[in-house]
Amino acid sequence: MSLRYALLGLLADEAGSGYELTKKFERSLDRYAWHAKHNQVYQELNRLAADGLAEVVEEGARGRKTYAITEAGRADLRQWLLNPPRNPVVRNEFVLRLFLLFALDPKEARVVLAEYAAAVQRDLDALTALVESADVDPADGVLPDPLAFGHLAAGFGLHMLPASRDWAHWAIAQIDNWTEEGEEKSEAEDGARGA
Amino acid sequence: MSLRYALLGLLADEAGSGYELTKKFERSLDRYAWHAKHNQVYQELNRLAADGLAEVVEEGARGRKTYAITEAGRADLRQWLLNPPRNPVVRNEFVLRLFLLFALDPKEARVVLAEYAAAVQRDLDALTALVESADVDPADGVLPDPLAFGHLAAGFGLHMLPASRDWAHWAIAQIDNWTEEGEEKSEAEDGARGA
DNA sequence: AGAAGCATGTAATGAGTTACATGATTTG
DNA sequence: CAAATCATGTAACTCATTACATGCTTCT
Repeated sequence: MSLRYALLGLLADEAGSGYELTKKFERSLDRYAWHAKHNQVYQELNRLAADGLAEVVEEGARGRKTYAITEAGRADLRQWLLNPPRNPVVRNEFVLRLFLLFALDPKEARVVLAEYAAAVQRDLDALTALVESADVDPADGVLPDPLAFGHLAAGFGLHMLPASRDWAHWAIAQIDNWTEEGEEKSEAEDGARGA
Repeated sequence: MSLRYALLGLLADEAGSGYELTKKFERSLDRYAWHAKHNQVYQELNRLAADGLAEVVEEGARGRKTYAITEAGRADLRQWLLNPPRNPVVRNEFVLRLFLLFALDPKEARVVLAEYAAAVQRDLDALTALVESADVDPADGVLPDPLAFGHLAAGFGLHMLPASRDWAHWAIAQIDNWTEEGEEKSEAEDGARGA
């Protein structure tokens, strides 16, 4: 049911067509919260309309339909937000890969971790630039609504990305520390190799 | 295919029966990395055996079968670890809910965030206790293998949980700051209420 | 002997992916 | 007018969940 609520959430922010919602999904939810493809979005929008949680408010060129959330939809979304499922589904291929690194030898694991840290840093730089470009000076009294869609999510990224980068660096240090212990000798035989 | 690699990873750590692997899955991967139910585990083990990536090495009481990873399985796992899928799947009902909080009014969102922060803190306390009880003094020279299964994962939790707790507190502060701006008056009318 | 938990599975359904299909509009 | 991108969908398949089913072993 999560896809359903993800879409209701996007619709609660503003009405949109399947195409627009798919794009918004990719920009806002796809990376950290929920993943879905365009055809799944279209199908779920049909179901939401059939169940009275959303409705078509406009039909445009080449079959374009704009959906809006209904009162029933808002109520349903609100209930879901207030009553969390007790065993939320978590699937993360990134993290899975990182957790299974022990199956590689230390050198290989080190490379994977370094690449991961670099990718996270790139994401963080991009997000920082995005936030700065959109920011309102907090000193001028006209604070942006902190619940505005995207604001909490951006803050989430700004908190979590440095933590996962730091974890990767910590893991690399653990490995380096340990391999030195085990084989003090092999220091010289192997020059630096960039990734 | 992620479930397949999750199981190969667990088997790379040590051989086990479907039941044992299910339990290990729940303890180690379920919360942050990948989620699966027992029947899916059994089915995937059958497929792994059919594909020659795992093999039954022991049959015990009441149909119990112990599986071990094969060389082909190790090679397959290694390839997956070294060649990440470019668009890893991420699904997280927790995060989804948090991203959609804007659909609640500030007071309700605040409560959800406070409960979330408290739950994260409980997880962190439990993990800290677990790590301390299992820890070897790093000063005595006998460092544990940093790639030992669970070590990297535990470190991940120790890095990420504080960050997500801090994010929740930041989000609450944002909301408080903003609602004060908007309605300086309502300060007195509402006493403290514990969650 | 009965209850709790061990241990493995099947069947039906629902959610998600991949591949395919189609046509309109905008941009160069 | 050709290419890119907008825009929506269907069909077949695989992955995942829910509900059901079965029998063993250990503990009380």
